[in-house]
Amino acid sequence: MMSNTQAAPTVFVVDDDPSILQGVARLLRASGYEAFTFESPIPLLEKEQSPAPDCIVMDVSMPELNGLQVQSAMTKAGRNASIVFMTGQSDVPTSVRAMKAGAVDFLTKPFDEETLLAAVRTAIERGRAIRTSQAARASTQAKLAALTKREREVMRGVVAGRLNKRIAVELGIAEKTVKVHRQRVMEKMQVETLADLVRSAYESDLTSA
Amino acid sequence: MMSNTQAAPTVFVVDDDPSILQGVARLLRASGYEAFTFESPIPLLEKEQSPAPDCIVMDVSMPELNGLQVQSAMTKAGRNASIVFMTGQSDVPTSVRAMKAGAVDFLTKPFDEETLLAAVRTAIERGRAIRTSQAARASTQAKLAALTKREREVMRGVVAGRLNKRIAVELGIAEKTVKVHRQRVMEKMQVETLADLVRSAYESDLTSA
DNA sequence: TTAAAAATGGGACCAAGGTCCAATTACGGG
DNA sequence: CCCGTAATTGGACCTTGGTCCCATTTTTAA
Repeated sequence: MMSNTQAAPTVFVVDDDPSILQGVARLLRASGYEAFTFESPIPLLEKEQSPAPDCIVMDVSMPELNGLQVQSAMTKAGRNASIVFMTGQSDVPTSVRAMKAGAVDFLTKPFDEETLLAAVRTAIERGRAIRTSQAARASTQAKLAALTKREREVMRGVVAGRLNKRIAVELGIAEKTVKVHRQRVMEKMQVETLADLVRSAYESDLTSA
Repeated sequence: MMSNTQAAPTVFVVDDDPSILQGVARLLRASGYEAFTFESPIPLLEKEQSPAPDCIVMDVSMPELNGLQVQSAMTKAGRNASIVFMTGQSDVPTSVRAMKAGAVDFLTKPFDEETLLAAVRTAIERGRAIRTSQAARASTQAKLAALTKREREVMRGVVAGRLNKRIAVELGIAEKTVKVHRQRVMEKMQVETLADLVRSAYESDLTSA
């Protein structure tokens, strides 16, 4: 599970200036990345592309939509990409806003190639890590949603470490019934051991919910 | 446990310009914070003050040591404070570096009062959250350190959800012995249930270590 | 070298969780 | 009114973990 041929990381390059766009793309390809170029950010916001990039390298100031707007739009859409901004003449407030919104880096032109590559490397690492844990959480959430109300109540008790007996009292049902629910919870959550169930619950939000 | 009289949050204000220093401090006090003023960052770096602040509001450019240096020094010393930077004439690279290093905000003068207060509020929230989880982790780590090597090995197996029987085989010892170690682990980790033990292990690094 | 700590194990026994059989009740749609 | 799903419960039985009392060997630190 989760093993593939470790394909080259995908990077989207977005800049309204064709020369920079191509230049950056060329550099990235030479460094072993799969680079896609966009002269406008609009296509990025339309629908879900199947291949979400591992990183986006984007100019801040673009005619139709500036980089920050693209960033916030993607965030709002739940598509959280690792973004490295590039900018010609920039101001501090803009860079701060970008960083607060989760940008990986904010490079002021001119910057040397190694600086860009380092930022991209960081972005890819972060992006992959986030996407991985996010996928795990989504998976757990989906399983959790498949539980019936009663099963969720029982699971809460189990994860809290309470004995079947006590859970039964708290829910006003027989201990036997708790056992049945408990077993079904294990099945539906696709875990073999209690330890795994606790981990699952922990990486979602059952504890607080 | 963990209930106190929710004292006023403590804020350290650091600026070599006395007028700004006092002005900011006055504003913070008027907003209900406990503000301490520092004309030099040096005292902040000496030894561990008992009362770590909930937030530090600091100028970037100061004669002896600039704000970023103070930030990195504190980080290196393990004293991770929530820092809000202020700056007169600033450049983008500096702000980006500060944000990447974990600053909560980076305000360019002049800024209005509400902006500063909002940043401080955010910083305090973040600082408290971080310090809380950090304290929990440290506590768990300490307990973990009190385990013997064998106990740690057994704990690893238990947390991984393996049966005593199997743990015994893997360690080449009798199941009875595993039980003994397991019991001692529960005592030393100060948990009552397996669920709690798994949580403890999870919030430290036993899983990977 | 000697005392303390750690690791090892045996036997007995109980309680809790897991499993396999089966069945009844309640509810919302067709 | 019938059907499927969810919720409920019983009984028998086994496995596993937890607990008590006990003892030996090895390691470690004073």
